Amino acid sequence: MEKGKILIVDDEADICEILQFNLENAGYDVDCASSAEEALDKLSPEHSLILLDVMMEGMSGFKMAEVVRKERGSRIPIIFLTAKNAENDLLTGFSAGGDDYISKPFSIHEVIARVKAVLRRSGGMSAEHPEDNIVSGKIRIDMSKKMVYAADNPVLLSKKEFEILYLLASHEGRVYSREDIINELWKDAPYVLDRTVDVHIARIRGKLGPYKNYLTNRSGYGYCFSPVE
Amino acid sequence: MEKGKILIVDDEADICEILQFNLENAGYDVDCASSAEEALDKLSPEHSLILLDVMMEGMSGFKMAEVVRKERGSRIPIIFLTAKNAENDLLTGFSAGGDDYISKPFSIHEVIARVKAVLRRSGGMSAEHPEDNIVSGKIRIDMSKKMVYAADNPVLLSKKEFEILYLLASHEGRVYSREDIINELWKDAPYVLDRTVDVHIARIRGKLGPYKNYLTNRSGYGYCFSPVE
DNA sequence: CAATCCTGTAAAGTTTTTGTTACATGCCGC
DNA sequence: GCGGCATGTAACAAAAACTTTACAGGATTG
Repeated sequence: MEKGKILIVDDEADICEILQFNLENAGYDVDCASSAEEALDKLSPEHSLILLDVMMEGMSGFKMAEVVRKERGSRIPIIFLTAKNAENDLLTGFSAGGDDYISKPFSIHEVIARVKAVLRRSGGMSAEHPEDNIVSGKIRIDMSKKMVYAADNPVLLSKKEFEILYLLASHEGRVYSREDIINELWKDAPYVLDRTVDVHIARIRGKLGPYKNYLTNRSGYGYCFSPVE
Repeated sequence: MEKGKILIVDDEADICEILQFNLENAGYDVDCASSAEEALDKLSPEHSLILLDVMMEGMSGFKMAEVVRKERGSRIPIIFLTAKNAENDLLTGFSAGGDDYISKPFSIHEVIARVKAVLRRSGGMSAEHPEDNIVSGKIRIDMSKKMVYAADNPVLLSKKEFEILYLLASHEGRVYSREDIINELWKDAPYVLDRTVDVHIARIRGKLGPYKNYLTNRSGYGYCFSPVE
C-alpha cells in the first residue's frame, strides 16, 4: 500500500527533481508540476498533500492555494515553499490554518519530516477527500452542491448519473470497465446488467450537451472521462 | 457566520496575496487594493478593518488614513504596516485612537493576533451583525426579528421552519441530506424520521407561496436553497 | 382552562429515478 | 455486402423518492 500521493509544484525543475527523488525514496508516490496552472490540471482527489512553491511565474502559489481551497473546496494539506529573499523578509516562518511553511534553502530531512507530520495529522494515508470538487477542461463538479457545470452552465444529474460522472472524472483518462463501475457504485446489489451502465452514460451525455464527448467509449474496454479530444 | 470584512492596502502584490490567503484561511472576508486611491474607492461601510501599508506609490497610507478619518469621518480601525521602525513615532498618535501598527518583517501569527484583538476591541463588527441576515434572490431573512420576507412580504414561520430555512439559506446551493438537517437541528433528540423533514419543507414552501421553488429537492440527496432555478 | 398553534408520524397520492428490454447503428474481417 | 460484435437510444414499467393531506399528542397563549 502507498503512503500517499504528493503533488510537487515548483517552476525550478531542479527542485522538483530533488524533492521527487527523495520523497519517492521515502516511499511516497509523487507527481510534479512546473506551474500552478499545470498543477491545477493535474490535481486529483487521490493526492493527499501539495508541496507548493510560493514564487512562480504566472499564477503564484498563494493564488493557487486559494483556488484549491475556494473553487475546488478541497481541504488537502498544503506545505508552502518560500524562497529566501523575497518573502522571508516579510514572513518569519509560521504555520497557519493547518498549512505549513518551509523556507528555502531547506534540507531534505526537514521536508520529509514535515511531510510525515502533516500526513499523520491529516489522517495518514486517507487520500479520500469526499468534499473535493473536480475541475477538468470545461467541466466542474461541485461536491457540496452535488452539481456539475459545463462551461459554467449548470447540469442537473440524478444521483446515479452524478456518481458515475464523479467516478470517471476523478481519474481522468482512466478506462473503467462496466464491471468496474458496477462494483464501485452498486456495492449493495451487484447484480445489475452491463447495459445499464451504457444507458446511464447515454443519459449523462444527453445532459452534458456540447460536452458529451468528454465521456468516451473505449470499445471492448469500457468508458473514460477525458476533457481533451 | 462571517467574522468581518478586511480591506488590505499594499502596492506589493505578494504581500497582498499572502495576507489575503492567510486571513481568509482564518475565516475573514478580504478585499485587496494596490493603492490608496483604489482603496478609498473600494472602502465601504461593510468593512470592519483596514490593513494599510504606510509606504506606497502615490498617496501614502498615512495620507489615506487622514482622508478616511477626517473627510469621511469614519472610525474604522486601521492597522498600519510599516517597513521601518523609524516611522513608528509618527504613528503613535493613531495608535492611541484605537489603531495599531505592525512592522515588517511580520509573522502571519502576529497579524492574525492583532486583527483579532482589534476587531474584538471594536466590537467585532463595524455596525450590527449584518451577516446574520441573509438576502438571496427575493428572500430576506432577518435573524434578529426571526422573520422572513419574500419580495418584502412578511412570511411567518414557526421556529422549526425558520431554523430549517435559515440553515439551508446560509449555504446557498449546498445540498443538505435529511440526516444533515436532523443532526444540525435536532441535537437533543436525533431520533426523528426523515419524513419529518419533508413535511417541514412542505410547510415552509406553502408559506413561501410564489417562491416555494427556492427550496429545491435533489432526489436521492436532500434539499437545498437556491434562488436561481 | 380552553383555544390555538406547533410538531412528529402515518398513509395515501405524485413524480422522478432507474433497470431492463428492444431495436437501431456502426465497425470489423471476411 | 454479410454476419458478428459492441455501442447508442427510446420506451416502458417497477422501484424509489418526494409531496401532500390528515391527525393526535404537546406546548403555548390568552
